This record gives sequence, C-alpha cells and structure tokens, in this order.
Amino acid sequence: MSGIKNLNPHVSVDCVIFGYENQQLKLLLIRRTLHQTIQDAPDRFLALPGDLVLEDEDLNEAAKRVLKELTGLDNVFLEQFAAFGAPERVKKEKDRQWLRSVRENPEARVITVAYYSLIDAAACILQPGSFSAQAVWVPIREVPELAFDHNEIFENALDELKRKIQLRPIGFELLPDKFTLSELQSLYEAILGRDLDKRNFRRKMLRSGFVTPLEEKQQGVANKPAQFYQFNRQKYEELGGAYVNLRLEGDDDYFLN
Amino acid sequence: MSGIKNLNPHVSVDCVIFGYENQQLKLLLIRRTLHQTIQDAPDRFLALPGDLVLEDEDLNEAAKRVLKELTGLDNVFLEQFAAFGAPERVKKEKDRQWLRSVRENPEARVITVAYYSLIDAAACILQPGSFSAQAVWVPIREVPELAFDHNEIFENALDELKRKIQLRPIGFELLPDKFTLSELQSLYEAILGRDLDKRNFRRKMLRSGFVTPLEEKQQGVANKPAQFYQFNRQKYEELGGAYVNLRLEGDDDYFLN
DNA sequence: TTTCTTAGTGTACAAATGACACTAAGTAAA
DNA sequence: TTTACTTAGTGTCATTTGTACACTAAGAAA
Repeated sequence: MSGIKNLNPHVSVDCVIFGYENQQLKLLLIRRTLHQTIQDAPDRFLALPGDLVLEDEDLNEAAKRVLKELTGLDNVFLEQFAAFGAPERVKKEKDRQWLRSVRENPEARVITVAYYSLIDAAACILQPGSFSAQAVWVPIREVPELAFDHNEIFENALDELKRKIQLRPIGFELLPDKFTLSELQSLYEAILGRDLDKRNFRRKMLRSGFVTPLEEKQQGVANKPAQFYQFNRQKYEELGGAYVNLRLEGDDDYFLN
Repeated sequence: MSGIKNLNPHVSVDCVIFGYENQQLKLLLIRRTLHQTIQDAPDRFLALPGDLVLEDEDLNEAAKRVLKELTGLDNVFLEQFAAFGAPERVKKEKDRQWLRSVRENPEARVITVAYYSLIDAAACILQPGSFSAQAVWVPIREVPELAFDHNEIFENALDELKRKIQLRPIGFELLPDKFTLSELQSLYEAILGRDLDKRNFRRKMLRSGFVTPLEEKQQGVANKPAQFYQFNRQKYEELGGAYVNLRLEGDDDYFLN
C-alpha cells in the first residue's frame, strides 16, 4: 500500500495535537488499524498521528498531509519542535509486528520529526482515514502506553508547551473565538498543572494587550455572566518570532530568580 | 568512500559551532575537499560541519562523531535545535557536483537535523579530517555563501542563541574557565548585536548567582586590573531544562512588554 | 607626575510582581 | 419573594525588578 506513494523509508513526521474541551487538556491519538495477530489488545495500539514523508515533500507539508489523512484535520498550524532518532525507537517487537503489516520496508531505521499544534477540540470534526481506525481525544493525564517512542515525544511536546505558553500568546489557539478570562485561566492551569491567582492572571493578560473585550456577555448561566473576550491576532502577528513576557507566578519549575 | 561505513542516505546532521575569540563571535566552518572540477572557487565551498548519519547510530552520537571527524573537536555538548527538510535543499547544481564526487547516492533527498554548540574558540585545537580540507573560524558578520541551506541553518541557530542566552546561562561556555565581567558583557554584546549598560549588566549577572568571584585578579594590564569570576556550573545543573530570567534591557527585538 | 585606559560603583524613579478578601450579578430552590 | 448558591469581577500594599545615568579607582606607560 505504501509503494505507490513513493515514501521515504527513513524519515517520518509525528504530530502532537493538543486540544481543550470540558476544562481538560487533551491529546489527539489514532488507533492503528487492527490486524489479525493484534486484535486482542487495542489499547496498546494507540499512537500519535504520523507517517513516513513522501520522497519529494517538504517536512512541514508532510506533517499537514499526514495529519489530514489520519484525522481529517485541515488548516492546522503545526510547529516543529524536535527530531527523534534513536535507532531502537522502531525496534520493539509490538511495533515491528504492526510495521510488517503496513510498511514496504518494515525493518528500516526511521528518524521522525515531531510537530505540535493547539486547536479547539470542541470545534473540530475528526474523520479518521487510511490506516487509522479511529481518532480519539485522550486527557493528558490518562495517556496510555503508545507506539514507538511516542510517549517520550508527547512528554517533550508538553514540556515545550509549558515553556512556550509563557513566552508567546499561543494558548488562545485552544479556545473558541470568544472566551471568558476564567476560561482562559482554566486553560493555563490545565497546561501548567497548577493553580493561578485570578487577579494577577487577569492583570497580566489584560496588560499584555493580546485580549480585547467584546460587547457581548455570557447568557443563561446560573451566576454573574462573564464578559467575552477575543484574541488580538493582529498584535500576535506583529510579534514575528519574538518572545514576550507572559510568565505566571509560582513557576518554580520553569523560571527561577 | 561512504559505502563502507553503512550510511543512511536520507538523514544527515549539521553542527553550528559558535566560538568566541578576540571579542568576536565566530562560526566554525569546513572547507570541502577540492575536486578537479571545482578547484577555482574555494570560497563557494565552505559548509557547516555535517554528514550523513550511520545506519545504526543515534542522532546525537552522529553529531558528535561527525564534528570530531571533520574538525577534531571532542567532548562538545551539542544541542539539537531544528530539522531542515525542504526537498530542494540538496538540489542546487554547485552542491550536486560535490555530492556526486563524495556520496554513494548523490541524488538522494536528505533531511538534516541541526545542532548548535558554544565553545571557547581560543582553547580549542582544530584538526580537520576526512573530506574537510580545513576547518576555519569565520566572524559571524563575514559568513559567506555556504553549501546547501547552511546559511539558513546558521541564521536560525543564531536567532535561537539570541533567545536562549536570555533564558539560560549558556554564554559561559564560550569563555575560558575564569573571565572578567567585562569579557562576559562583550560576549553578550557580540551575540545580541547591541550595547548593554555596564552597571545593569553586572547587577543582573551577579544577582542571578551564576557567577562567583575568584580570589584572583588580572595581572599586567595597563589599567585597573579586573576581578576574575567563574561560572557556577553546579547551580546551572540544578536548573535541569528550566528557564531563568536573564533578559537584558533594550531588547525590542526579542522581548516586548 | 601626568596621562591613558579600563574596572567598578549607587541612586532615583518607574514598572512589574505577588499576596491577599470581598462585593456583584445572575439562576435555582425553598 | 426571599434565600442560597455559584462564578465574575475588582484594588491595595509591600517588594522586587527594570532602566537611565556619571563619576572615582587602580594600574601601566609615557
């Protein structure tokens, strides 16, 4: 099945897609198509969406294409964050079984270039295809053992996210177009894995200029309705690749003084 | 020549090695071995030290090995920072000529994993080998056109360095074991490409706790002798992968408020 | 002894940080 | 209709950090 597409047997891309839904940060995984010999332990066959790159395809294009093929997601901005190339990463027996069933050159050593992305899980429609039987959101605290070195890749991506979110206003990508500051704060808390002070958080976000209040308020909630805000995408784009100080208090793990 | 070593034709590593010498930030380049058809334009054949990885070799090991083979440098800590995989990156005619003379599979598409490192240029001994005729330090403002996409790789590494140096105390790697605060400041200025205020710089560095004064002072200089300092490597290691606030003033390009 | 060069220091104002507790606005239940 | 419940939203003070800025100190060389 792979031969037709002219795949490069040694280079793959993997996508760590973070989503946010019901106050939880989640990871997008695919369940690899079941195969005669491996029907009995489906949970051991969850994996990051990823595949070999085409022989003549840019890495970034490959990541987009693979993500689309495996999950149906389109127009996702993917950021490359690391390459993984331990020779043993494709040598575990359980992975080789699957590789033999699906790859033309199943013994090949493969290095993978990893990407991450943030999307609004609630707003996206998953349409698994080709060799993924299913695409599923899994809360980040409940990620099981994954294929290959995908657990390591995911952990690295999460660390990267914890750091980057305090240097660039990227959290907004996980939320709907309009959101309340409490929602934004919950999101940050879910990512950083710790509670934040409400007043300090609001001050920081408002001062940064990346959120703009809308006219609209929440409706029909059983409490004081919250103001909706919008992400200031223009200001974000003016930033280019620059870093911004979005450091949040209590961050002994990632910033010291 | 390559066949014996069992190289992976599709994956290479490239090393962006920064050194500091005579108040200048420099880049380590190799001059590719000259060949009958390309003897006349030696400057067009400068490149980052890099080569294909071995079929069964970890990427980090490959980077170390290649660096050692091409420049003689050993025990260098290399940090991976990006992968480059545009299909056209190995398709320029001038590069293909060279590839044909040296690679078993010269038409192969190659993605490269890039590493950077900081070393004390004054203290290191270059011993070019295999297909590098020469290893040379080039001031970063005078880097000529390089092989493949190596200019792009270098520029990315420099950007990364400018950002990272304000988040982790890595500049010390470029200096001798003992150094003065003025030397440290010159180094930061060379990297960031702008002047810094002396008093503010010293306060920041001293407050960070990453520099410890030694007993010793400069000797035989025609002015007030400066205090020597030492990098606090233990504190650095306690940091793990964490970021620290080493942001320096006037940094409109990389931090905004 | 003078000159030259680089080292080294302090202050004042502005801005950001961090810790902390109550009132406001709505719905639902009694 | 009153009360209870829930989440939104706000301000202050003490401390730390950032920034701008100019003079004296120590040594060698002339």
